[in-house]
Parts: sequence; structure tokens; C-alpha cells
Amino acid sequence: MIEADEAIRLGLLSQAIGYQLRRAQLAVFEDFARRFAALDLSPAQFSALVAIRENPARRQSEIAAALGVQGPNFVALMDGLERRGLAERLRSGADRRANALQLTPAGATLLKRAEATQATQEAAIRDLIGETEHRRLVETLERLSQL
Amino acid sequence: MIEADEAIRLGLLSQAIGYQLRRAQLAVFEDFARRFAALDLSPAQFSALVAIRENPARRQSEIAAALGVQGPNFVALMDGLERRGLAERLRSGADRRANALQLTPAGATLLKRAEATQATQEAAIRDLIGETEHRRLVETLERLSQL
DNA sequence: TATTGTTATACTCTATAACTATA
DNA sequence: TATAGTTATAGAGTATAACAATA
Repeated sequence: MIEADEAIRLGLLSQAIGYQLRRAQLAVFEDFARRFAALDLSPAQFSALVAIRENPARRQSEIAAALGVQGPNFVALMDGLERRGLAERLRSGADRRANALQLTPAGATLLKRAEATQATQEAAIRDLIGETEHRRLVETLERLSQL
Repeated sequence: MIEADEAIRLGLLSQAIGYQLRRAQLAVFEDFARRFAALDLSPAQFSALVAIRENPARRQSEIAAALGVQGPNFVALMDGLERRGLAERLRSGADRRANALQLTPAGATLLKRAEATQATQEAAIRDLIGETEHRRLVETLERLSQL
């Protein structure tokens, strides 16, 4: 079979935000995985490290909710970060049911490297779509999240 | 505890395309699920129905690849559509290993209803971000998929 | 030999119910 | 009685290896 196959047509899918959003997110996450392979960090772990550093001593449930992660799933995520010595749970003094989260020095160091890696992805995206469109895209995606 | 808690800060995540893309995709897919609950169609099933109708008698593997679905996973998807009588696999005459996919009349009818539902989501998105930005967003997401 | 579709399987993500320890 | 975190578990979604039928 040496037929030159015609391209598959996607019809209205090509104009559908939901479909294009899924494809783009897949591509960006695959690119993320390639760049973060050496650091061995998933997107969820990276975002958790950032949120913990930006919000020192806040309750675990608050961080999880802000990231859109269910409580029980965030427990497993924190277990992994703690096992690797990147973050820790301190029993809160004010409310002894609660965990106050913080980065370890090792976690803070790794996060700095991770942010440098993330910046290279952001730069690659800026190269692809342009500075202006990058800013506009962030704004538009934030508004879409309110749907 | 009646303290007015400060908002969690996301730091650089708020400007990160990968993060915002994930949050937006989640929101749009949840909205999709609400709208499509009555039709009992997942985004993957909807996109498969569209692709099958737009590309009659094409091989299963071509459709799957175009949608970014692995072969074995598309088998399960087609099993579901076939069990519900929405699409069928015909053994291809030219190559008897291959399946030529097509919608059943019931599948074509359901797809029309599904497209009307999808159009309401697209309209809701246009209301949220505007007509111009909608067009621009589709273009930008397509380019991001090439990353 | 190579390819199409399939089976079996495993791994990740995500979601929910029920438990514990504190409040 | 209610809340924070946890455990156990189940369901999607996605990935790979190996196989049967056909080329």
C-alpha cells in the first residue's frame, strides 16, 4: 500500500476550545516532562513546591484547595515530597489537627533549579506564540477557569 | 476559628502557561460533562463520533492517531460506541485486517444533538472571552500543540 | 516479515467513604 | 458535633508488550 493517504479531517473539533485546550495541554505537559526528567518532578509536585514556599506555615488543606487537588490526593503528593526530603509537615501549635507546610533547605534549592527549568519552557512558548500573545493567553485562560 | 484567611498566593504559577492551561482545561471539561450528562457522552466519545462522520470508511488506526488516542485505548472506546449502537466497524474489503468505521443512523442523530449541545458551550465561552479572543485562542492553542 | 486490530496489564490521576485525633 | 488529615479503594485515562489474522 503506497497510497498517499489524505489527512484526517476534524470538522468542528478544530474550532472547539475544549478539544484544542486538551491537545495543547497534552503537548505542554509532555514538553514539561522532558525538561523535568532530570529533576524528577511532576507538574503537580512542582506547583506544590511553589505554593508551599509562597505560603509559609499555611494549612495543608488550604494549599491543596488552592491547587485544585483533593485532600486525600494531596496527602500522597506530600508523602512523596517528604520522603525525598523536599518539604515537611509541622504540627501546628494553634490547631494541633492541622499541618503547617514548609520547604526544607534541599526543597528550596531544588525549587530554584526547577524554576530555572520552568523559565526555559516559558521562553520556548514565548518564542512560539510571541510575547504579547503569551500575556494575552494567560489572561484568557484565567477567565476560562471561571466557566 | 473565625479568622478571615488571606488568599493563597500562587507566585509564578499564575503566569505559567502549563499551570493555567491545566486549570482552564479542567474547568472546560467539567462544564462539558454537565452539558453532556443527558447524552452520556465523554469528550473522547464526542470527538470520536465527529471524526468518524467527517472521515467515512477510514481505518480505525488513522482515526485514533488523528485524535491522539493509542490503538488499544481506541478499541475500548469503539467497543462502547458499538455496544450503544452509535458506530460500527466494517471489515474493509481492500485490506481485510482493517476496520472501516462509520456512524449508525442512531449515531448520526445523537451526534447532531451533541453538536447542538457543544455549540451552547462554545457560545458560553464566546460570551466569557469575546468573539475576537475566541478565534485568537483557537489559533494560539493550535500553535502550542506543536511544541 | 510487517501491519491492523486486539487482549491483557499496569501505572497515573482523580474521586469518595470512612476513620483518627483534635477542636 | 464539626474539622484536618489520613486510609483504603475505586474509577477514569493512558501506556506498553504480546498475540491472531492478514498482508
